[in-house]
Amino acid sequence: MAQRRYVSIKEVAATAGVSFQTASKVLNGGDVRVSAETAARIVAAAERLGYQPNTIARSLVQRSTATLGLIASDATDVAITLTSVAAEQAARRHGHAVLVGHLAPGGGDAASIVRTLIERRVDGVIAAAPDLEENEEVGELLRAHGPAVSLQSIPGGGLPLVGSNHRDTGRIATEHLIGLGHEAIGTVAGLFRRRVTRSRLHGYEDALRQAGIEPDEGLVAEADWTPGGAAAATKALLERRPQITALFVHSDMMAMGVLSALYEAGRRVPAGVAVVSCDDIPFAQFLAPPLSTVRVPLAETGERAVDLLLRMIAGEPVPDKPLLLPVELIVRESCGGLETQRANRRDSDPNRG
Amino acid sequence: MAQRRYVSIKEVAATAGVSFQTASKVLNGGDVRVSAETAARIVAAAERLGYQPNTIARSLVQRSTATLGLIASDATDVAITLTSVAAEQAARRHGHAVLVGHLAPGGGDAASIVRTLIERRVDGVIAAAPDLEENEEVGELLRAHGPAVSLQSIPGGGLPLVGSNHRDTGRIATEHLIGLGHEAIGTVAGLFRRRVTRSRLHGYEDALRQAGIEPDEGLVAEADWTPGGAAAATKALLERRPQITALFVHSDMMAMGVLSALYEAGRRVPAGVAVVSCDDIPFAQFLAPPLSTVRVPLAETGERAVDLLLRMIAGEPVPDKPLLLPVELIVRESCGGLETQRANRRDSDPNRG
DNA sequence: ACCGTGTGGGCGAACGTTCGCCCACGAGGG
DNA sequence: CCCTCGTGGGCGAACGTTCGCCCACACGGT
Repeated sequence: MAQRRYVSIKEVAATAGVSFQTASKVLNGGDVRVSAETAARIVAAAERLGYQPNTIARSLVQRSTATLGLIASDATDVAITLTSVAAEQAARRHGHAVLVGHLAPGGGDAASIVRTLIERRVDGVIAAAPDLEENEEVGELLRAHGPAVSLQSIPGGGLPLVGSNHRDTGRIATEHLIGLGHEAIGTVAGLFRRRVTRSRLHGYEDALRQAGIEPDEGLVAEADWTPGGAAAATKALLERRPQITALFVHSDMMAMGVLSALYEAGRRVPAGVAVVSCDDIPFAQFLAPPLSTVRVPLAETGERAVDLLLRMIAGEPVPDKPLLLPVELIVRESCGGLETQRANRRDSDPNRG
Repeated sequence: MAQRRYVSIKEVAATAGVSFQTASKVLNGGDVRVSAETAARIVAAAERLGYQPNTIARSLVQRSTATLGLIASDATDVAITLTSVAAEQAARRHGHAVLVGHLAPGGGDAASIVRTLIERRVDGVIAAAPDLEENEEVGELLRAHGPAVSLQSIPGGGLPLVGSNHRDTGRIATEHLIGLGHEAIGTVAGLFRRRVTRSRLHGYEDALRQAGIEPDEGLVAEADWTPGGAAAATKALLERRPQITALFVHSDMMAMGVLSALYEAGRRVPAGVAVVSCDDIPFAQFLAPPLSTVRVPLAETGERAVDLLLRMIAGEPVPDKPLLLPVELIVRESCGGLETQRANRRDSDPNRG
């Protein structure tokens, strides 16, 4: 149970009979001007003593920790978790470790998390928590201390952003429902104060207007990104506008709540209400019915964010335009489009009549 | 974009007109033998210059980083994510940061993750990835370098374990199904080589035998903890033993796949097949139908692991018995027990009859 | 006048590395 | 025989802290 003592490079050097600086060159440095035998002796000694380099000391002199900071929201939204885990793995592939901080439910500890990261001298920070969108202090800290990339807009701007095209997402989902013949299309949206929500809502309205349908505010319900919140919003929406035949939901997690509320209300999906969502989290296909959704490249978002951040750290210039990854509609059963697709295919099948 | 330079304590001291060691005492140390005015001057200077202490340097002399390492599996299992996020938050409440590594799908990078943590001199490690159960090398590294706590058994043992009573879990779930009158009770289990699986299977058999039912190997299906794997296993199980009327599933994530397979096979839940699972992840109640499940205290597991680890780091003695947290059955609709409960209550309702 | 004591702050050393420069030695060429 | 290199390795300094000890000074008591 006692703390194991670490063996330092000096001990390795002593048993190999060289100065510790020489041992350093062989074991960690790149500038190896050492004979092959000496090097072998040093490596053997290190091996035998179980030497593990102390990167703390290295960081001190090199003024770089090879560590990234990651601010994530709490684990309630699988989509965000997926993105941040992908970011962590990508960072590690590039030789960087990741120090994470998960926001407490209120998000009030964000600034304190950032300060912790800064004090530990991370080389850069990835802000992957939607709650940060409302946090002035975090924006300032991030801008003041070293490079950072955000996955949502940050107050005050000035930080490169990686994300997807939310307006497209809203438009694509809605267009699909319109294409299936729906007209009374409701939407269970995220928090109105978030940009994601507003963009997706714009896309939704774009598609509606394009089809000559005037958007009706009564068809729009706000929810808090949780299944529970979405279930409640759906219930209210159904009471307010019973004529709804289709629903565009702003996240797969909320779609679970929507499906659940629909189930309780006795409305069949897709026969009674067609549902299209966004994200395509891994188990979207295992919901009942399998969820049609606009796939957001979650993992890729995390990876690209790391790429960008690493480039900034290396001092390379980065584009100041937000990097928006393309989205793609995945048709499954919840929208009722699959049967239509199959029918269409059957109609045009050359092997048939 | 340029790397911001950090201001050191020497600069603060210079502008305050004191030696840097004195500044150190008032800003970070506890041994403040400094007059109130001098202290105020130093604090003001630090404030004005935007001083952020460099914990890297501090760690070097104090031989402690106030950082914990966390090895988690990839994000596919929400239950594990929940545990590790809770652990991170708990660590932060105790003033520790957390360096995470998420295993790649194969889990082959586990040893390299651990080495990264060790090189960064984390004060302790939490192993929260079931895949580690088969990894000899990780066990050795963890035992050799500083304190560690695991959430599943680790080859070679020697590490304190925090978890829940899996045998109880299997027994409780199965007993409930038996109590509802089921006899042909199948189980969709996790990977057989894992201890969790074997323990839950033991509990399942205990309950069966207790009720005078001889366990039938044909009723047991192995799956890989994913919804997809569980769906496939369920399909095979239903073909092999069509008479099944109830299913005990080893995780909520797998239960999604089970529900999905049941839905596709046209078996209604709970009318056709009753389902009880384990974990109680946050959206279990939003599945269709709401999932009955044995709640595992996921967040508490993470918190207790951190507590234990911190105690080990502080040099306190720790119990060598595994810390097993109690589990609890949550009855929702998927087992059909809710109607029964309601009926019972109605029968004994003093306002009626 | 002397000593002891307490208060406020300075100062050297150490933590474990990396970095750049220096030096000794031997070989080869003129 | 001397000068010039190249090779192999040593060595001092620095990174930004903390820690413990030291010192100067003032004050009070005897």
